[in-house]
Amino acid sequence: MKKELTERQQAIFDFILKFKEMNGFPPTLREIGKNFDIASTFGVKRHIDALVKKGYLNVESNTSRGISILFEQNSVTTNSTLNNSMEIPIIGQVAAGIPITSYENLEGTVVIDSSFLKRGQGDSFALKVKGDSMIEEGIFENDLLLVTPQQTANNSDIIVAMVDGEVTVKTFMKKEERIRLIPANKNYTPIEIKPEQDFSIIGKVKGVLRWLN
Amino acid sequence: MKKELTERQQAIFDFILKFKEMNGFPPTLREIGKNFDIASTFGVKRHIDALVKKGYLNVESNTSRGISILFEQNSVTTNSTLNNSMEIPIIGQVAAGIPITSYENLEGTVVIDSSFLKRGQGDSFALKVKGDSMIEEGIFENDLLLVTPQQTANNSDIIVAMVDGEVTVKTFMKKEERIRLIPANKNYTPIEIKPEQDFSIIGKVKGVLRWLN
DNA sequence: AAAGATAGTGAACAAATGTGCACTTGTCAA
DNA sequence: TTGACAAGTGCACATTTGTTCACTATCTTT
Repeated sequence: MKKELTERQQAIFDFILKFKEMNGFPPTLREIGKNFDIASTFGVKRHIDALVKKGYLNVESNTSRGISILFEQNSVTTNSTLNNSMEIPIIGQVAAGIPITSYENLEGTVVIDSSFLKRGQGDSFALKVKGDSMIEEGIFENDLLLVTPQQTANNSDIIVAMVDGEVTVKTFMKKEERIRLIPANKNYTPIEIKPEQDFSIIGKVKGVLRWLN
Repeated sequence: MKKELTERQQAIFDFILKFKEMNGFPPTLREIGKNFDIASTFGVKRHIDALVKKGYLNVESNTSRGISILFEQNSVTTNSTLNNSMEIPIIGQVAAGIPITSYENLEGTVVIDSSFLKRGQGDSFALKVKGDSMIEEGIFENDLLLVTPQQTANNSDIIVAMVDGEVTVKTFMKKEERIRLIPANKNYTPIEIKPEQDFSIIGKVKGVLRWLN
């Protein structure tokens, strides 16, 4: 029943899923077009029509944002449905400049127990770990970090920070205005933030998830 | 922080949830108004504004159907949705003799993403880690291990095993009928299972969860 | 070469939709 | 009584958004 999609159709279908996930409502034709550099809404509409014809989408005529998803490879839901769990986006690659919650980076979602993130931290997200600079803290490559956005941190918090456009996970240390980011791996040396450097705290790591096997 | 809603606001909030559930996209002001016999969109808008101010909704300005849900208390939503999560019991202390899944040991439950445990491993459970024998594998004290019950294991699987009535987590190694349980901590030595010992494999570790803070 | 599918442009238009204002009604407490 | 507050009306207005048409450009297949 699952008819084949062209590359373009698949990309657009994926975009719609991600958009809904991020915003809670579907995109307009122009928003889709903007993302794919398609100037004409008609070009977009024909892709949508194709997806409807192939059974992936449903569209309410003459209705703004009237797209609903029929074919659920992975279930897309509202932010949180069960009382004791929440679904948060997984961020993969993070490029400089692009806001971290942009769907450029979105890799999917993961459901976590809400005791990980208390009290309406609905804008939290999960970050996939690259590198091994924190292994002595039990954070390995490809682990998933649960991050709550915040701009400040306390000493020895494990934080996600942006340094000169690069995202890094380190232990935060501040002594008399000297900020240091300390890795948990003997092979790495602490980073000292100089005043002229572009530095900002993205959030604090609240939890770690790891799949084995 | 959960501010009180008026009866009307509550009803409208519920309607928005239900509408999204049914249609896949949020309602417009006029659609809400129609449902409640409110002729003026402005009347509806003020309810929405109130819900935003109280932290239940988020609204994208000048955007059709720009409503997204922030606060999900328990309400009308039928959760026909989240089939991508499951709730499993947490085992705390494990005493000899008592079956491990006995309610004696139960400490609560945790919701996890079902991608941790594929295919009907519904009898899986979570085990709270005692001791530091696996820290080099990134498993720390008080971490939660996701365990799928099984009686056999492959080499270098991380398993939960019962040795002489004691529960232990180690890496499994078997060479020519010699079974060894290898810790991931230089301060511990591998355990060699002798034939006369009471030994059984409880399950295999499929994932690790850790709370920070 | 011709046909067909896929992809895109640019413009025009109608319908859907959010915003803002002045005014009304009913309730409840000071 | 007065005042505050929730709730609603009617209307005008500006945007946003879906729909449609004619035309162009690549491909692949016949």
